[in-house]
Amino acid sequence: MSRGTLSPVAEKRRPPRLGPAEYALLGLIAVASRDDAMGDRSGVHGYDLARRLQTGSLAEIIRLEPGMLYHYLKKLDRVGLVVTSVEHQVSRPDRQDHALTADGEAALRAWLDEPVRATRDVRLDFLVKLWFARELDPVRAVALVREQRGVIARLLGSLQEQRAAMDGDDAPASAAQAAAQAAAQAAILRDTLDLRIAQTGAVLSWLSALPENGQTVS
Amino acid sequence: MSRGTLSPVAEKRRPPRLGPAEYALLGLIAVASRDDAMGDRSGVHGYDLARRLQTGSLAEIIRLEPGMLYHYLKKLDRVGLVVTSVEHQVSRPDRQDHALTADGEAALRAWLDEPVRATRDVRLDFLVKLWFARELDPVRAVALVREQRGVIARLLGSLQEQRAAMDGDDAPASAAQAAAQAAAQAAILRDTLDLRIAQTGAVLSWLSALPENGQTVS
DNA sequence: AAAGCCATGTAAGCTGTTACATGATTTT
DNA sequence: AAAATCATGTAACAGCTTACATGGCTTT
Repeated sequence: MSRGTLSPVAEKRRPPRLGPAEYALLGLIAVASRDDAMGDRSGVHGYDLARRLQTGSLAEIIRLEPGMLYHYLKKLDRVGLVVTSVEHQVSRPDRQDHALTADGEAALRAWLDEPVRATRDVRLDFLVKLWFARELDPVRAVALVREQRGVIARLLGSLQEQRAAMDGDDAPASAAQAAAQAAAQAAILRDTLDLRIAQTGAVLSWLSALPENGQTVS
Repeated sequence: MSRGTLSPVAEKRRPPRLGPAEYALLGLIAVASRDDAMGDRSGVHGYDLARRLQTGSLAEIIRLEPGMLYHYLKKLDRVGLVVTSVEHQVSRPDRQDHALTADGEAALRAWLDEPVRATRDVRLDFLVKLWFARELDPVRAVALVREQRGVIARLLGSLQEQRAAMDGDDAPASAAQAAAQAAAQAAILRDTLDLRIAQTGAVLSWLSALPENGQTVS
């Protein structure tokens, strides 16, 4: 603790931002340790995580090849979100058992509590979050959906404001050719904005129709 | 035809797939050479392309740093879509003038004629295509929008079929806990599918409202 | 005897970002 | 004298994908 090039106080240089795949691993470790809470083992090993990823419905949402899986586990260990212990086995390769640290549990919980900011992150990030929220804490899942709806609704509002402003300052018809050029430029920008509005609106409708909002599933 | 690891006939090993940024460069070279068709110069240089990218509305759709721009120009030259000639200047750095080859023109035209396959490619690929189609060949832009609408409509139909089949084979209520597990798994898959349907539908509506479809812009 | 599972990785390659290097020349 | 323009790049790094390496064991 006393020496060296790395400051002894700041153990973690920067808290590195994790991607959805890494959070999914944290979540899967949590799920696994809940599943065999009465068992004797303390953690899960990579191969088991790979199996859980491939068989469950998670595989339809996020793909994770073994190469990346082991890479991420090492990284999570390096940044202190996971602890690893080697377990020797007879007539089988050694296993590396991974378990969440307190930091790891906190990181997982914080991630689950945080809605995503951009529409494009709904497809991967938010769906993975929702999967784990339903699995680990269904009550929390309801709040997550509500908060995500708020974020997307605000985003949609801001896009619609921009769109409205666009109609406002539209060309006062000056010189012919320069105005036509400018109009063509404005056209594609307006179309781009319209596309974003359409997609964001679709996501908002989808969020509103989710079972967490109290509909009966019939 | 008879020998060797690389056939001497097939000059191009594999036709490498180009990304939207690379096609945008091909398109910009075409636009530039159309703009100064009466000029004496045969091609465009990278710096000029960078300027055109940063000032026009294209910059709002696709971003391309100088580093990548020069990298792509070299690549396009390597695969024979572009020819490069050095032009010496007095009291200025040498320029490298780039012009489309016949292959380059064909590649650009083929790309402009081809709608994108996936919904997620609409946001970047299709918008860039549309920009160049409007710029280079507005008549062609109308056909492009129509074909893109067809592709997305078929995709939406297939997603809706899957969704309908999902309701069909829903659990005949066997053993309690296993069925609940399966139901939870099915739930997230259904939600994922619903999201894709919502987003695809939004893109289809947007395509239908595009000015190429003959609406008056008011 | 062959195939496949268990368990962990390495290696190579592509795509892309960010920041900086160069060196003369024109503008402020 | 300082700053910006012209014109072309390199270096470092980061993330992801694909394919393969290892080696003992169990099942067919």
